[in-house]
Amino acid sequence: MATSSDTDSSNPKRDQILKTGRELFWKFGFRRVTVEELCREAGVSKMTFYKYFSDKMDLAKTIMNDFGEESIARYRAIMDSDLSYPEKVYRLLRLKKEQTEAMSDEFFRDYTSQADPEMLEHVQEMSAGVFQMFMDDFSKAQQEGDIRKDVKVEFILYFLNHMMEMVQDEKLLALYDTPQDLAMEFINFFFYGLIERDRK
Amino acid sequence: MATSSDTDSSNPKRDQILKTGRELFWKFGFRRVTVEELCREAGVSKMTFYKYFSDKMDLAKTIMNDFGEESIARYRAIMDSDLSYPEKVYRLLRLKKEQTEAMSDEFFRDYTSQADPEMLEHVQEMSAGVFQMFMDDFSKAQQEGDIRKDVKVEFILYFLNHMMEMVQDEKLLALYDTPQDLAMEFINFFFYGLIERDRK
DNA sequence: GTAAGATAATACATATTTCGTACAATAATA
DNA sequence: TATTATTGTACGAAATATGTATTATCTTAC
Repeated sequence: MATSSDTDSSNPKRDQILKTGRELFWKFGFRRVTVEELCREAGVSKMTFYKYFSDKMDLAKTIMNDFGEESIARYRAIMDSDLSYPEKVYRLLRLKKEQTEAMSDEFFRDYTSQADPEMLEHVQEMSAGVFQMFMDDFSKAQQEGDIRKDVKVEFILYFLNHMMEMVQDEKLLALYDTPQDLAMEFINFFFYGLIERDRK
Repeated sequence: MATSSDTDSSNPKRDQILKTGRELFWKFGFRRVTVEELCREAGVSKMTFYKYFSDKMDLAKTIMNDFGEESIARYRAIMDSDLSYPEKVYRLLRLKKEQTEAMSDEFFRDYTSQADPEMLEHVQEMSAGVFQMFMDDFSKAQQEGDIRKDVKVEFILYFLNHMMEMVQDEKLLALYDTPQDLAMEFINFFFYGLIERDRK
């Protein structure tokens, strides 16, 4: 797993390439962005690019990796905090929204279709890791009485995954004065249908 | 000006190509989209594509042209309606927002950098036409007392062009509970700072 | 059913783009 | 000043896109 992200000795040029790569890949996907264009946007010569990254895919791997690690860190930061469980879930939602907005489907699709098997495996390992963390946190929350004992974890995952889509559903939105109202409706539903009854 | 938009005999395949072209060009710009990919997405063979359009640029021209004509038609529909002047301006704003959201900068940049001079001229003529219409409508509104006599048309144009950016300004947004509040603030400012005093 | 026209699938030669590297010139740095 | 990092340009090789030709398949009106 020798991607260029291992050595993070802050390097302005390399950082600039990473930053530009994120922006362009996020926006247009992997295959639609050329190395030349990326260098132009980053204000960096092609030689410098190939100095820090072996090729375009290497950059993509680094970006994916950084993104994954950052996501995990932020997830852990929320779950390990002293916040109430409802507040934690709320922040997870915001985190998810922020991230799915940032990362384009395009990039992920291009990436998974062109990355080598080794790296795909790594991404899947990270995903599996997050899933396991979520499961553990969920069990803990059940044991501590934050969540009803008879709720399936799959249901929660499904609900979280779809909540952001639902709150953007046109027909639903039409029923509320503002998008915020609908979001609030969902969050209330989520908690007051879920939280242990004898809790405040 | 023999683009393929002249003959609009409804043709499902051709329409499908136009629709897909709009989607992909809007999203990724002109040069990032290939004919092959476009055909794939439209569910159409390459032969069919080249039957209806001489090449990719021809499709882009048609899309641009349709977009321009549709914009002009919608502008006229608003201005020629019996709505109050404030209501007209409000609808123009919404129209502008809708359209700038739909049309990506990418497409416009790619287009203007690669389209032939003849077509560029055509786009500019359309723009000029809209500008002239706006000027005429503005004069009319001044004569009819909807707008103060001492306001420069350039100011209005500038203000309208920047209003949508301003209502999305982070720092401004931070001052209001909801984005809607800020938008309302702007619209109120626009009208009550502009409308003839002796009008209701 | 069948003939005619439209569309798809495939293959292909050509043109264009992109990639990755080499090398000389320039800027930054210690 | 010596050294290192970076740029700009050029370039061949590889990959990709273009536009056309051909043949097969699908529609549909008769």
